[in-house]
Amino acid sequence: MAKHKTPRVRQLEALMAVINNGSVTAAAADLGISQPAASRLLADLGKEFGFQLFNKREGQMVPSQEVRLLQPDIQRVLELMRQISEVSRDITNRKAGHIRIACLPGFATSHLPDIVADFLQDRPGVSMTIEPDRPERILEWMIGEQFDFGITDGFVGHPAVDRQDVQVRSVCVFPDGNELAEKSVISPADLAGRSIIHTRKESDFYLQLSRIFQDAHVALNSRIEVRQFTAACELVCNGVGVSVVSELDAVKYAGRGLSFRPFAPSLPHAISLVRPTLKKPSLVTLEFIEYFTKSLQPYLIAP
Amino acid sequence: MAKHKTPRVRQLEALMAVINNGSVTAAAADLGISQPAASRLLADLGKEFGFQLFNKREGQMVPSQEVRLLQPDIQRVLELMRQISEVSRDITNRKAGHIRIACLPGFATSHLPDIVADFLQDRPGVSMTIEPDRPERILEWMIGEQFDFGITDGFVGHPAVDRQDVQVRSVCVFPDGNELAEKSVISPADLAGRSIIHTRKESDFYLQLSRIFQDAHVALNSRIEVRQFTAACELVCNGVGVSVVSELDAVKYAGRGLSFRPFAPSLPHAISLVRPTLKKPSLVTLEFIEYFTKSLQPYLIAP
DNA sequence: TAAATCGCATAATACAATGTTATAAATTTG
DNA sequence: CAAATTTATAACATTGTATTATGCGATTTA
Repeated sequence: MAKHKTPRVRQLEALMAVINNGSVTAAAADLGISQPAASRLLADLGKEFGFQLFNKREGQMVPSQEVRLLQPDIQRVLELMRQISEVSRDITNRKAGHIRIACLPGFATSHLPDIVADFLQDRPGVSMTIEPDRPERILEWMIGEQFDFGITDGFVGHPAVDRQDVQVRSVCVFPDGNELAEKSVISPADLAGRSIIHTRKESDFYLQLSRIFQDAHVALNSRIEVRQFTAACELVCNGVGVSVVSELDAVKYAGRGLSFRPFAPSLPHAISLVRPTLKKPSLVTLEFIEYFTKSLQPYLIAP
Repeated sequence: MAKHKTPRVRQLEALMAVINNGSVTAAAADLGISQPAASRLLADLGKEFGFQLFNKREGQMVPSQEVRLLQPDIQRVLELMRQISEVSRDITNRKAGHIRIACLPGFATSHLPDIVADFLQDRPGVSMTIEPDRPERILEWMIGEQFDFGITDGFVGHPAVDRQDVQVRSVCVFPDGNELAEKSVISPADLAGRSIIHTRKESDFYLQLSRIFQDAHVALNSRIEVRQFTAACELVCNGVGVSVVSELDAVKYAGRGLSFRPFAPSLPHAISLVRPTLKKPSLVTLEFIEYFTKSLQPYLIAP
């Protein structure tokens, strides 16, 4: 069997340069090398190919028919090579890559989109997958390494998953114009008798909330049970009642028919930021996680 | 501006080899080089790219997300490089290329297609353009170097066109079963009184034919005037008359309702095989011309 | 036509890329 | 933990890619 010696890219570059410039001298200048260097690249390539590359005609180097046959392929190779180095450069500049994020449905519609939009602003090469689902599913995905980053809550821990917990402040939300706006801080007593919209009774957040009301000897007037803070906010906007939600969601609705005030005693909304332990994260992923964590800072309960 | 240092193909080959084989050692074996050599190619590439290429995991080299992003492009580059060297090899083996042929309409439908089919049989990489037209147009095309090879007649010569003239035997064609079949050679006298189908009265071939009849003191009973020998043959098949045509065309119709016998005195059908003088022909073109010329041998008047 | 000019090819040579073997370091496996 | 396997590093040979100097052939110019 004959040796499959592929030509070198440099030779192909020289070839295309001559085709485009019409002379070896001009091609050499174009490539930024000396004329003999180009001359030799061509001589070598011609020898390896086994046929004439150019026909001299009235001072012009005219590509032979054989070369013309190969020209499209050669052009594509050079383009691809250029693209590869370009993309690799973008990657190191954290400007390209793909990040797969799994999150709770609430996040997919409130805080996360804003942050993602900001992040992608000056990273045109970066793409993302955002997949909202239940916490158990998110855990599975992390273990299976199908996602790079997860935002969940009520997380119990797993050896294959790195976690970082943050505690977001909770606030009391009420319709614009409600007399609660006169208070600077809202306590359970202030909500006595009011219709309260809250998360699922099994949720950790609701358990904490009801305990606080219990400790304050105030009856929790449960009106509507929702799955997400955003749904609660929507309902509050519609005047159905008041609620205690994560400040992250509250700020999104402020100015859209809803006001909020701090809620005391402190009721932390615990979020876990998770990552597959074994999977080495890409540079963009790390950068995004850092970016996202920073975006949460203003809403965190000081440790 | 940053340096546009494209990676080297060898590095990309090593990268793909590791991806495909799961280990550097196996990749090195695959590439037919030592393990340290492969190791270094990867180290260099990683340094040039500026990011981790692989993550070790339970003995397996798992490509990083960044690499996966580049992988399709890299694969295409390597495929194209392989293809380029393959095609170049085919070219030197005269197994690839493109040939543009201009010919008289008669040739496009009779002798040429058979030869072309044979020629292309074991040259899958070769493609052809066959353009039939009038002799003047063929001359133009040769001068303009828009075609590689031409088959024409009544050619007057031109400095920019190489010619090679051949003289094909002419034969008398008549319908199967005609009593002319009893003769082994046909002369003008045998055709006295018969309807004769012939080419245009201005054509060189007709002029020769009528001169022969004149010299033999036989009246040429002109019945139908056609432009091509093939048309004459068709008419003969239909019993409209007899004709004197190039043997090339006669053999195509033999067994399709028509027989033929040599015609005497000798009436050469002069064909010119032409080529642009200045244009350097490709290797396949030269080979085809030789192939075609050889195919005419059995029909030529011995010189 | 001789000389000058232009463009390409070749020669001698420097340095970087790419391969080799030998060997150390790290990791997986029994 | 030791043995085996795999990867990384070091020292060095070979080849590829550039350099400058120079020769050769074709077209231009005097």
